[in-house]
Amino acid sequence: MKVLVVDDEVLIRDVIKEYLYLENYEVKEASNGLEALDKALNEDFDIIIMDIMMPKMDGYLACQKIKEHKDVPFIFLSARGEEYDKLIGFNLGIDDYVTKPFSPKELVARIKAITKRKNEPTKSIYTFGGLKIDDVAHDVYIDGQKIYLTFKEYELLKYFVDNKNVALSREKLLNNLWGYDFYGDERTIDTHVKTLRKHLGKYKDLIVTVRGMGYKFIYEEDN
Amino acid sequence: MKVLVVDDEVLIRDVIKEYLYLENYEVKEASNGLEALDKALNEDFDIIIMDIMMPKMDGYLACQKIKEHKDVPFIFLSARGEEYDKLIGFNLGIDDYVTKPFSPKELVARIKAITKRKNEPTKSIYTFGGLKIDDVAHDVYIDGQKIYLTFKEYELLKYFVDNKNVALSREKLLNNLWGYDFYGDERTIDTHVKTLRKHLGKYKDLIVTVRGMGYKFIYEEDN
DNA sequence: TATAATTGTGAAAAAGTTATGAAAACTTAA
DNA sequence: TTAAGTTTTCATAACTTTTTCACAATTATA
Repeated sequence: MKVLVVDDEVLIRDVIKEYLYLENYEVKEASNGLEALDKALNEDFDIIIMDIMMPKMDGYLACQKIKEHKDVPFIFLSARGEEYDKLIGFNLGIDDYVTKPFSPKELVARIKAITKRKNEPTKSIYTFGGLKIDDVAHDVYIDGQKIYLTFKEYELLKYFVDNKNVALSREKLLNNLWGYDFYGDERTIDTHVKTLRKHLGKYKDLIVTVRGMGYKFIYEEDN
Repeated sequence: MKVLVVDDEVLIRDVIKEYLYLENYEVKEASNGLEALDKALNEDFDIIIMDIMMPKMDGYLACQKIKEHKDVPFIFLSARGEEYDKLIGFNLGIDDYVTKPFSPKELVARIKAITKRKNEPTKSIYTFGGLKIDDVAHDVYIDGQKIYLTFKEYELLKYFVDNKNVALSREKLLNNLWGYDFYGDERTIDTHVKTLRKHLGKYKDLIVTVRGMGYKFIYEEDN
């Protein structure tokens, strides 16, 4: 769990930091909106705690800018009263807000409530053009169509994509996928590559033969 | 969603009431602690919003009395500042507190946060097409017809649906459902899957075999 | 171009995994 | 304690995957 704490008062940051450490959160700091924006775009945080009144860039704007790029929950710290309406008016999609002076315990409780709610869906999906791999489900799709791979074929494909653009020798594949105690024929790899390619259909050329060496999964990001 | 609003100032009650109506809450009122106690014991509320300073019986005492009988979340309204410490000191187990003068929007946001949070774990009916699971009652229905599962079968099914579209290894199932100290046969899973499938009748294909790995509950939402 | 080396392929054999039925072991309530 | 129900083990049948292997096709080299 990684938290970004944004406030221009170092004392406030320290208090929050201390309490969050106790709960095993990893804490990063920023002292104004501009700095927060920079950090939030370069790192993934599970939640951002942000003051409103800050030099250089205030909380409203920083939140807005960050939300343009990242879907991260926010808790705002504000001095009091009418500022809440302003927040609501900005329609920033904030998750909670706490008035100063606040109880650190209360803040931590709210952080917990939000981060807990968030954590549920676990998905790990790799995409290479029309080839999609859902590792949690152990499913592979080509152009949205599910294909059925055997266990070894799946393992092989997974190893290839985890090592994309790397030439892998038969020996290396054997050692990593079959284990060091496999004393069978190296050509067994060829057969699996054959069946995997057949299953990949029009994407079979993603696996290229590296003559005298082994095979390689090639994929160029097009960003 | 039913809310009890307790405050001796009718103006305050009216403002809160109005905002809550907009959000489709059902609102009841009380003008002092004694009245609140009476209503809270005779009706079930999803949340109680209560002022501290009131004639006849103050908020602290009323809350205490109500909590003796009902487990209902509270949000306190307080005049300002140091009273928060007093609330904490009373150890009343309140869920939130808002200082006057407050923004009605803020109050509504907090009510929502708490009632939503509360409501999630209560969610106990899971539906997957014609398969329905009532987790509180431990009942399972297929096409409206109740089926009778053994305890282990139910646990297994529940774990599957809690991890839908996730390939689960036998080891993982064993660790999570039987405990880490189970040293029995892994194939015992197969037998339970077999009987569970039999009970699921035409929905037995929701549990698919992931060869070389384990099993998986598949279900695609169709929104 | 001929030759050697390497990879692709289809099919059969071998090995491995899962489904199933039945029995044993265990629990629980009467 | 019995009896009924549940859970676990286990052997075997049914099925799928993995491996081997011979030969065809391709590529590199002299």
